[in-house]
Amino acid sequence: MEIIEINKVLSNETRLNILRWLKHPEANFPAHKDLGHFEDGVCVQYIGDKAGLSQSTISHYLSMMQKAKLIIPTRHGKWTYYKRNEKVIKAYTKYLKDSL
Amino acid sequence: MEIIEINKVLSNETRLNILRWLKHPEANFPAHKDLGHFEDGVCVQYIGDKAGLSQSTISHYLSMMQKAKLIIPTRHGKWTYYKRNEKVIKAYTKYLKDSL
DNA sequence: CAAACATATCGACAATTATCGAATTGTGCA
DNA sequence: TGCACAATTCGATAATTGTCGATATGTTTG
Repeated sequence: MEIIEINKVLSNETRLNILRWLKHPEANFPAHKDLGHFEDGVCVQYIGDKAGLSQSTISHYLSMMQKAKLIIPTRHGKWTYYKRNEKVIKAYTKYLKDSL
Repeated sequence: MEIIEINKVLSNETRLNILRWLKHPEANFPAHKDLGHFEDGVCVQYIGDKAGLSQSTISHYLSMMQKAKLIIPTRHGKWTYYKRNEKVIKAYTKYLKDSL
């Protein structure tokens, strides 16, 4: 777990929000037209709509977050869904609490 | 407590280190020639020596950290000592754990 | 296979951060 | 009072990040 990298990722309001939104997808996003559940999180489009930034920016943010292992992508057909990586998030907050 | 601001501050290796070093000043810094204790932390010079960056950079870092309320300055004569603000650090890690 | 659509990547440029040396300010002491 | 020293602030420049539109890639379906 790269603490500096994670802190960088989380020092941007939008990215922090995305992580929070994904904590309760059903409260923050419409149900996906095809997929009827949130098992694998939310597709890029919906996240982008909610964040109000360009598609490329959101895609870029998501890939940073994925690189830091904070989220996990799953492909369903032409959509990519992203969900939180609870294990890493937990480890991160615990590590901060213990090491800081 | 400004979470984004704190995350920014802590997304730099040196600043993160400073916060950690200050957790155990006696283990990380020489005792100050005049002051015989670490009650109020460590003076800017010693921190700079340990970090190996220019004096102005360290001063700047410390002021960012102070602005984010992570550290508290105390002036003793011509020296400024910095110590951790345990209350804010604690609140920060707790907040992250709860909100993330 | 070609069109349509979701996402990712590329290339650019503006904004922010990292970092330095020089100049300034604050403090103690000869 | 004025020199010595600690720290802060200033001004500059290099490096990184934010953000976009355009282009490319992957996938479904007619």
